[in-house]
Amino acid sequence: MPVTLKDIAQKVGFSITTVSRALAGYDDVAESTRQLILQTAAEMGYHPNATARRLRQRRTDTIGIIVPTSSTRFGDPFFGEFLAGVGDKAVEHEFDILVSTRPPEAGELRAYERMVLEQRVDGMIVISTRPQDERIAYLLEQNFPFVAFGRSDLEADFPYLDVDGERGMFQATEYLIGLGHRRIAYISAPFTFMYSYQRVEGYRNALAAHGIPFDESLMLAGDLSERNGYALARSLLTREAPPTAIIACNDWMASGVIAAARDLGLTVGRDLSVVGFDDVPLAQIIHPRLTTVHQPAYEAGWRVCDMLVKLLREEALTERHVLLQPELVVRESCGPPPSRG
Amino acid sequence: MPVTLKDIAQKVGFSITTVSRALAGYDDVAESTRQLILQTAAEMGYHPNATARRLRQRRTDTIGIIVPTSSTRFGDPFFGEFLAGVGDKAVEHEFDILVSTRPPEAGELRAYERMVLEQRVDGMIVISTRPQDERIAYLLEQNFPFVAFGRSDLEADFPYLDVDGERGMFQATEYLIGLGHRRIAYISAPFTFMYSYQRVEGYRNALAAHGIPFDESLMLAGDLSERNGYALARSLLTREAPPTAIIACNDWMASGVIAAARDLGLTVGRDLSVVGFDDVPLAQIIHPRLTTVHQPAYEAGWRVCDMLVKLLREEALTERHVLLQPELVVRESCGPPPSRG
DNA sequence: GTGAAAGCGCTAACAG
DNA sequence: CTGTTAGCGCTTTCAC
Repeated sequence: MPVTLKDIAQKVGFSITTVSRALAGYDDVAESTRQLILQTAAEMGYHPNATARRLRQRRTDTIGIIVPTSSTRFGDPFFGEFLAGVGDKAVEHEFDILVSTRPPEAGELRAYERMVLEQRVDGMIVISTRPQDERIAYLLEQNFPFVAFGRSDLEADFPYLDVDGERGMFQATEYLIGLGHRRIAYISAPFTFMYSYQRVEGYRNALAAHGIPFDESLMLAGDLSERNGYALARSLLTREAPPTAIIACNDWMASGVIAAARDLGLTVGRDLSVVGFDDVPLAQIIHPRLTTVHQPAYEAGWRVCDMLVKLLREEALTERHVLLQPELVVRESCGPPPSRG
Repeated sequence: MPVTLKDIAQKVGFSITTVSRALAGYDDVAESTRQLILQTAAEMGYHPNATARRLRQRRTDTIGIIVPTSSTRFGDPFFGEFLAGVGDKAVEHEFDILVSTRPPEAGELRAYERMVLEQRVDGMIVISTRPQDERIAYLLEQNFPFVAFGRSDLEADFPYLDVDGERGMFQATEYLIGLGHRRIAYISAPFTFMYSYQRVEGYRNALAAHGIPFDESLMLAGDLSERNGYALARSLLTREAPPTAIIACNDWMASGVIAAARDLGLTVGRDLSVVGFDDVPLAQIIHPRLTTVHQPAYEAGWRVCDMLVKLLREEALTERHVLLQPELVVRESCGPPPSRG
């Protein structure tokens, strides 16, 4: 049986109230009393019961996050990094992190309801945002505190942090254009994710900025898997007029592209240029090492957590909308387009 | 303000007790009363307050897990998979998962104390077990329910699930021996982890079983990183009598070995055989595709969670010690040793 | 300085 | 069948 305030009170001969106040550090307790209580509490091994405290304070000091396990996005190292960032910041603020996976059947809103309606957490982190994100709409409607990692196209305003995917893809595309490429294919992420739209925008804007007409046939929608990257690359590279460069929306698909090129006898970096997105550890390991757009996953995680904690503490949230700048990491998977002939 | 039992009681004109019982499905409530209460509760949007319930039931229905973010092991897809398994099983049992990262300074025992002493969780999952694991010793001493993923060499008995690393490495080694290899190097994981000992045992046993003397110079301790795998492989391969095969304790180091071999002009699968461990997605992506020992991470996760839930529910824990069998996945990174000359 | 009392929202023993 | 009472462990008025 854990030691309670009552136990201490009994032992020292003061009331529960006084014990509570002494332990909480109030200054209206006699110094001698305080000393006695502090020492006794330590001796008895007292630790406050978190649940009782929560009930009383009407606050859980807990942040909820729901991870879609079935999606391609889990098991993705990007996620682990993000979560590590969230967790480290939470520890710092003495917040707990409640992680739930999306229940397979009922749809993920049930998981949100559980956290929100049953008051298991004080605030939520929403990840992998979607165009008309029903989770965000729900939290907004419930007037429940949250910070999203990623934007949405709901009219309503809400606090978010995002990585500027448009800018990232703009840079990647411009880099290839600068190398001399004109036929640049683009393998998108599924358009269920908000970031897909932003990234493709960056690609199109870069083409436009350099007077290269957008060629619809060079744009394919992928599913983020290596397999799919392989298949799509193969279809692109066996065309009559294949692209000289391929941009993939994540590193996994990019690695599939590289494998496809290799199987077709092409040398990546010479016969074909490939760019990825994310900069997961894999990018440095495959051969040739992948030029890709680095997403600061860990930083994104702790920042989102920090924003939410500030929001919950009603400190001034200096920025409701944060856009982190990704960075193009040039490695060895690109080069000038092969000369004709 | 969320709806409480009191609100419903007021509205329907029954006592809080009756409302509680009707909602809980007790059969000592008049059918008409029950109907009224159920309907009213639904209309008012009642959802029980989890914290109040926990305080009263003296049970949190929450499982804690502490992840060392700094260690090489996070960001590792193996972990994501494991966590997904834990999470999915927890959802099924209606348990919550409290995830904490290890606080950087104080040592991780603080994180355990927070969960245990402040009664935030009913049970814990311990991962990445160590030889004399102080976390396990602590939980044992506190008599706190937990299940470990991995064994330890404490004398005390405790419930665990582990993947049979010895068997896995035995198979891997035997496979290489079968191909004709005799000079098989072994790059270990750090000996802070319990599994390192078990795996190396498998390697040594396989050598012994086939009458190959153990050569200490062929055994190196690695740090699990790709970089380190590269460096160690380089040192092995530039010796006078280099090994014809290298086993690495995880896929990351194995990929480093492959990179080193490539840089030395060796063709992996022909001039050098390489085997990894884990079978993370990377293993299928690198070139040549990596022969490795598959660890069932997702299964391990849900099984551990299931064991713990059973333990907490005091159902008969059919097995306190589970050993999952890993499987050697043969791909393209091995072949017979090159003929002398 | 200290204590009594109230109450967070819920469940359960017991009485009627 | 239903209500009263008690209490989980804690914090916070409000008296004295």
